[in-house]
Amino acid sequence: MPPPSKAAKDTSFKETPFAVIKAACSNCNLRELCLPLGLSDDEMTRLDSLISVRKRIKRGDCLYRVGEPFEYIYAIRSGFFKTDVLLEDGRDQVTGCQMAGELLGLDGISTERHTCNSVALEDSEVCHIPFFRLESLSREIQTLQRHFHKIMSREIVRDHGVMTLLGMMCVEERIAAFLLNLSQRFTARGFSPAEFNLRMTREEIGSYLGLKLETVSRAFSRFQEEGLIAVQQRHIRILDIPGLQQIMAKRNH
Amino acid sequence: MPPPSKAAKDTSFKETPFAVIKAACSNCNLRELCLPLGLSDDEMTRLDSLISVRKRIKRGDCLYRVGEPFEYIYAIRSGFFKTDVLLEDGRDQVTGCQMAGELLGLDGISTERHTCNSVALEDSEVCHIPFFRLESLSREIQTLQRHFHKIMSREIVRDHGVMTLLGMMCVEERIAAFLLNLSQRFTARGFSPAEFNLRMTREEIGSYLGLKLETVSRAFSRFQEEGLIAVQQRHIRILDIPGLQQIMAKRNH
DNA sequence: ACTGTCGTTTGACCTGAGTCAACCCATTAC
DNA sequence: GTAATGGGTTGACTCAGGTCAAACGACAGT
Repeated sequence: MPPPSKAAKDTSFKETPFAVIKAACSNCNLRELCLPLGLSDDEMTRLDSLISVRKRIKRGDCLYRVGEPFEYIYAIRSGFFKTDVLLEDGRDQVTGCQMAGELLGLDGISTERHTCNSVALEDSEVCHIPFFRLESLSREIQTLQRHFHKIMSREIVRDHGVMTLLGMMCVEERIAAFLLNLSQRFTARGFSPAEFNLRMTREEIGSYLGLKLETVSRAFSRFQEEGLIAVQQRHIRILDIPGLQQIMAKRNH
Repeated sequence: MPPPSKAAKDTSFKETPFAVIKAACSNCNLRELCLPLGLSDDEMTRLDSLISVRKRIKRGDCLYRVGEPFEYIYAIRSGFFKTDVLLEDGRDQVTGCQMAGELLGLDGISTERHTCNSVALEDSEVCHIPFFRLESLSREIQTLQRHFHKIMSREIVRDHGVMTLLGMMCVEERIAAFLLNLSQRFTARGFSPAEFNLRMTREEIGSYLGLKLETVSRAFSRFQEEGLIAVQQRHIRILDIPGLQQIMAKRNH
């Protein structure tokens, strides 16, 4: 049971101890990656009091869709998501992939409607953070405000990275950048930097990187031949991290 | 002279009436596009008190560069900017172009260092907004906080749009999207939707849209032949807005 | 008016990634 | 077990956009 908090309102009188997952930043092992970074115990308890719901999302289900009214931002407790935008003609662009400890829904703040779809790539759990209450609280807790701003800014910087990738990198560079980026993020979460599961199909990876699935598949095969990686379906083992880094560094032509 | 305000500190005792441009949101004709949107007179005066400097930047000069410590965000008073990222090998990607009333520097919040270069495409004027004081003030003024969050989120949404463009649009679609986007932003500033000056070279446009300058040039020529636009150097007249919109709508293959 | 510079246009050719199609392999349903 | 389904791989061919090269036009300095 979560510890009682002076700030917690009893909005959940119908809850029973085991019917609902009570979210609590204070005992979440992602707190150093996620929103509560740098908060004192007391401040974290106040943040806890906002986050009334933690929900399970099944693989393939949407957390939110384009056009839906914006109310929450979401912290990924566990699992893996992608965001995408669809054009009328059926083409779609994966605009991001998010893992545990990252926030979803920031796109909705601007117009108070979501501007992309967020799809779970595996069974996942997300904490619902009522945005307008988060704003209030971040008016009171400077550390929280600062960190939230940093998270938004980081998202902008990340997007610039993807733009660079899409705008001027060739197939090999895109795939290398993608793998290294995942590797790094898995490392930050205490997983192996060299061995992980791509949660996306070749088609989704392609859509994210501005490539067709066949091109992604060929690139994986080539990297495998060259001894850079070992692929088996979505399971990837990176055999030569410096090798991948070199692909990005040297412009060979 | 700016009106006296209970919140305004006298940090400017050495000023003379005409030696320094005193920035003042309250009498700026961009206030409905820019940061102060929605503020009361009193609140706007408090925002004014932060913005001590307005500076001129000459065409071609940098407002900030990659790696420089982050301290201010900048509001464009007049003029036109681009942001870009350089790779070691000399390739560069234009990650955005900004016009009057838009904010620059949001990328720096994340690591407290700038992550891109910001270059004036014409002689420009920018207001310097000390970011950490802006954060303080937005803890006091809810409207300001909300609007600042919306601006950051809008940037994220805009970036997603560029990703879509780079990831899955063909030359014609990219150029049409680019022109329509400019047209719309000029309209919002009270200029003609149909006639304006591209401030960028073909190369810069190409870099922004993930194309080579020759490709941009050819696309302009084709659009001109088809009667969609009239180009003369960087001066553009859009002759057929619906025509351009159709290019984006219909996927012809 | 003359020269140099820098951006732009246009043509001819090339190539990297897309397209299309066949086939393979895993997983699930029966 | 067998069949069906949905990824994934691989090959042959195509083509959109890049590359290279030449020429042109606009503007600044003399």
